[in-house]
Amino acid sequence: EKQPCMPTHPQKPLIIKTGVQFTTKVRLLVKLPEVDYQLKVKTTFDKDLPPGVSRQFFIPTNNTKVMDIEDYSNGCLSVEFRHLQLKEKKYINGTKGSEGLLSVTEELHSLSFEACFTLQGLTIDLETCSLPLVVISNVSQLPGGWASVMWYNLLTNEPRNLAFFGNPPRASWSQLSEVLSWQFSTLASRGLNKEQLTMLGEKLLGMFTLDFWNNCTWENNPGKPFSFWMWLDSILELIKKHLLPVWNENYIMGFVSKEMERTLLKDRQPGTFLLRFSESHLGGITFTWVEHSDNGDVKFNSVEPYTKNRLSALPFADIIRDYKVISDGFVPENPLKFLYPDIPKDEAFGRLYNSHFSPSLVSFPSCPSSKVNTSSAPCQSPEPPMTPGEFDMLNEQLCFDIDSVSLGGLNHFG
Amino acid sequence: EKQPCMPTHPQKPLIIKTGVQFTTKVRLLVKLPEVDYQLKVKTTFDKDLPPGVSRQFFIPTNNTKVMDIEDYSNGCLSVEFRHLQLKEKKYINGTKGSEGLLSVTEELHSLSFEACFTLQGLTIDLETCSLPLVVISNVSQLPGGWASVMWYNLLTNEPRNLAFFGNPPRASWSQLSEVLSWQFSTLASRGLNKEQLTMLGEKLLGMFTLDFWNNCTWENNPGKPFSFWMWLDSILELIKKHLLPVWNENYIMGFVSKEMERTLLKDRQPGTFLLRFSESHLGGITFTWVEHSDNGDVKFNSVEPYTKNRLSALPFADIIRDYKVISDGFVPENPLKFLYPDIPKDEAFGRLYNSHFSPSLVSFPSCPSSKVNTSSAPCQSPEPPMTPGEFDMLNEQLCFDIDSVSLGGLNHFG
DNA sequence: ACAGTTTCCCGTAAATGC
DNA sequence: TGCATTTACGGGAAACTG
Repeated sequence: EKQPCMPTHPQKPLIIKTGVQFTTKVRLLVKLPEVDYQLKVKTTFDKDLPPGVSRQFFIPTNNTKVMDIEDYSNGCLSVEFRHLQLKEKKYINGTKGSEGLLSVTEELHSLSFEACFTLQGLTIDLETCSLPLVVISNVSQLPGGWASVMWYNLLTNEPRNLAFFGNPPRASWSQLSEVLSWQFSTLASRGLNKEQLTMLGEKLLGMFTLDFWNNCTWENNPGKPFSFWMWLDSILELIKKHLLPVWNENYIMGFVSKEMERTLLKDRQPGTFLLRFSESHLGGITFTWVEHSDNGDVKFNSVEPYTKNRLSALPFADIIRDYKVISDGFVPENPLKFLYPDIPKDEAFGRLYNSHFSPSLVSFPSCPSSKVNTSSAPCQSPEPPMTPGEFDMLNEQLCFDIDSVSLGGLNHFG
Repeated sequence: EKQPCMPTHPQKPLIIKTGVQFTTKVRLLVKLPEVDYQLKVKTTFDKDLPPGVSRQFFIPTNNTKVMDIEDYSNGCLSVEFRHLQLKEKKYINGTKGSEGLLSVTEELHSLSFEACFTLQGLTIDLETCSLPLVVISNVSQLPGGWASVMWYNLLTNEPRNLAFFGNPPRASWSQLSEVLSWQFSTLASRGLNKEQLTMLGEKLLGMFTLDFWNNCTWENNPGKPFSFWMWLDSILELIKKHLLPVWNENYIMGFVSKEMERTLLKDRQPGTFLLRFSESHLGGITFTWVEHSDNGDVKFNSVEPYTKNRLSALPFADIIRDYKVISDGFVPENPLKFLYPDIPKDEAFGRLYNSHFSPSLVSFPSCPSSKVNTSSAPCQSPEPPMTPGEFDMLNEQLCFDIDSVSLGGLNHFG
């Protein structure tokens, strides 16, 4: 039987969207001497909220269930809650927790589990709770929420510090760069290489106003600002849906700045191009190529970024193959000759072309769906407190273990 | 203040989707001598269902409201119910109304309004109800539901014959053709011309199995059957979103059969092409052109149908302009020369081209959004029982008028 | 197993609230 | 008023159900 992860968003645990069902599971780690009585577990959302939290949620459906012996494992007791849903409790004390200091994606919540049983005349209360959770109401808040989850688990060992974002610690670049790379490695067969990380770091520091840990807004884009995390997520989505083969071949430089781009291209053969993500549009990829004018001047050209809409009409490799400009003579010509530094275009992309003719140009061939390598990503070297490997476990299934040793206490993964 | 139509689907009144809010309004047609007391109106869904209806719905929210003097009109009383929603009442008598004879989109429902007041010591009950309504749970049922609504209002004058589809009458071709054309005219500046209607009629009779009034399934497509109404709606949607300029110019022949297509094209100049909708794919448009081989044989070529995805990446007129095939010589050439019968391509489409260069081919120009003519459509000549003009009224606002003359009786539009 | 029907939920857009 | 957040719902797909 399929066991869905806690939230339905794959790859993004610990984020719950209101009105969307989620699943959770508790397991009793020790075997009880007698299991012939029913052990009820009650799950409560936002049981003990610290002051200053402005929203409180609850689970409107039945939240009590009896533990059962796990069918596949070592016979320990467990219970899985399915089809849980969150609703907001309006007006907790008077009128909302007024402190609008934190954004909703920085507000941390928790899911508590309680069980009570008597063993040899002794009444024992068990209680445990989840790692901090972020509650959102729209997928547009997913990038911010995910940033919070990563930040928390990257920077603290505390099992339940719901006030974490009241004074969030800064991450070192080595910590930050590892999660950045790890995110790419979870969806493709490779993460970020050293050059990409350096360029991304420069972009992060140079182009975004890092006025707060996740409040980095894009400076050059005052009209429609977006945070660094939104921008990064839009790129991850674009890779996942439309650029996997090209990304896996390491053909996307990605995070190069416009200045660096010129430096790299200016001494290259005419027709040398590189691929990078758009800075001004969310989820866009573009290419820049170098040309030499007759008088010897170096010229750089870029295309309008390709977004998911255009890429779903024509795969990116085919766009590169078919791209044409009308030159002074009237014969359209493809200006893209060499992928930086000097790989002939067809040598690089030949295997990635889908139809020999573009489907928008010719009728006969129907376009076969591209074969995508979805083999699971190798983990980066782990680094405390939370490593990518631990995150993988989180992704696989979110389990909250009740440890009978720490009676009434809290414990988390381990 | 904006006054939303009954369902939120624009252009498709009398269809309600479960879980989606709708609005309705009742108006008292006569002025009462004394209006200084509160006149409450209660609205009930599926109040008196005939036997054999398998689903029954109700409005879970507050369904009683006080009438008020209309602000803009002649001072008559009216009340508008907003944010109404439908839920299914499970198991009406025992286990569901077992007769699975009708599909959900053929099952008719109604919304009743009741009011009671005393006038000079006389207690007066008012009651009226809506025209038959179709209740759906997913937009995928919209085409079938809309077909039912059209069929009912086209073929009967009865205000509330909820058993209509137990034995639905057949429509004459003149009746059917008029609603077909009218649907096109509501979204564009023109409906169907005589040739298009004839071709559509032939297609309807020849290509679909007309085993029941709306159960026409596509014969050549056994794998994924779709009804005539789904097919037609997919075309209407495609025109509305992507083909308006081309459609308004009358450049889309549309419903020509493949045989007729060859007959029309074979004696034309090489490079003559025509535009028609796909028969095998929902919401697709394609073009066919004629070529002469060296040995004098006539050859016909068609493209894979363009669907909304590809059309949203590149407007259709630009596709026609930029379409190329790799001929035996390696220079790509556009085989489209003359729009049938003999209009030079650029003469026909020149004004409809958006960017001089295709945005997928060249970087510099950003593609301006196409200017679309959305002027309201002129009505076709009305024909009883329901005319397009009446439908326009329906669209504008669905009103159920309580007529104080027919006490306790039913009446409908008029 | 299967087809008709409903539910689920992402992603965009609009509405709401502060 | 502007921004943050929630609600609405179309559309594709999965789940349900007789």
